Amino acid sequence: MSNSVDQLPEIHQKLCIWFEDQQRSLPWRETYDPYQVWISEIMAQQTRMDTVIGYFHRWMEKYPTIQDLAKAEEEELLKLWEGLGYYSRARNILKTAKVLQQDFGNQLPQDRKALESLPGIGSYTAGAIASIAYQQEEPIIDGNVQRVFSRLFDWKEDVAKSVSKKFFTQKGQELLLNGKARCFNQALMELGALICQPQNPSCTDCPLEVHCHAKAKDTIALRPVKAKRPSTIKKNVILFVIQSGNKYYLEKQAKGALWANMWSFPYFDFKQQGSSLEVAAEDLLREKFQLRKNFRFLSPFAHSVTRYRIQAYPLLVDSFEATEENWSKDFSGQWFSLQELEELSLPKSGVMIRQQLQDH
DNA sequence: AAACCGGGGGA
DNA sequence: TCCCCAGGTTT
Repeated sequence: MSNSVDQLPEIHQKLCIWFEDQQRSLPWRETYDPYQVWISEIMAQQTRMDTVIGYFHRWMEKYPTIQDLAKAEEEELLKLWEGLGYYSRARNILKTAKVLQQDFGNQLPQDRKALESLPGIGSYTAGAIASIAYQQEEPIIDGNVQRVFSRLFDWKEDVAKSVSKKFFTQKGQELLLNGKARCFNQALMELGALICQPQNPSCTDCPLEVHCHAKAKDTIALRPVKAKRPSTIKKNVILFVIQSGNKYYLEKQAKGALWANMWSFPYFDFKQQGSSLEVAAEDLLREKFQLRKNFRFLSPFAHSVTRYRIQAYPLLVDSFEATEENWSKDFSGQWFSLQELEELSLPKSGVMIRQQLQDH
């Protein structure tokens, strides 16, 4: 190593020392195998670390290598992913595994541009793999780094603007020195996660407190600057759990729909004005399935997806005498027994309902 | 109940 | 550059 630690800039040095001491113990930090780093980074998107850990262990047990992964069935992968959400992440992992097998000798490339060409790997994940797995001096900018830098340098521009990304990238690059990218980049993100949190950061525990411009100017609470988000949209949804014998009816959702590409019990928006839930349900059953059957209410539940706040009202539609032979064109989906449902990867709404059917 | 968090990808 | 994707946590 050409640079001894005490020649590195103070910020870099303090941060790396803090990280070595304070980092959370995580399974992929044992060996920093590129395959493990990749999977952990994808899982960690939109997901808390303590949730990721269990999924990560199950994943590596089932698919220890990229070769094993490339051979997997998509449905099998999705089942392992059930509950993590954003299921296109799992689909993209499989696509990338196949590309790696075809074109990269079952190895993740080291080159940032090559990494970015792979499905599901954008600039952040490419930088993470390059720096954390391969020790390349590539800066990475995620939400944590945006927040830490916005405060450290008291950056006043909206973090979404390109001038901000340029600034963060430049700072990230300047602070990276010989062979320490793995430690430094992780330290920045870990600091954001453990100390420099969005609300009420623990500045007294921060190794960079004396360097922090926002701290000095008392603008911590104002950083990072972000545009106001569009407000959320409330939705009421009726889900029909149509039962025939021991089978239940589900439909594979179209691209662009709620729970896109996933199996779901058929659902419909219901506008609360005017009609009661019961009347709305009767109307919908008749209109959509030519059904006039008795139903009973299952337990409603709340569900959030992106900007939607959904109140879900599942209804069990009993005694429907459809069979695989006689169901009408209104039934373009498939019928599953409870056991078959357990094998299926369902989005959160489906898991909530399946649980109720199992307990029933 | 409302506000916030957040990468990838395509328009 | 902006907006969507199809969840979850914090206040």
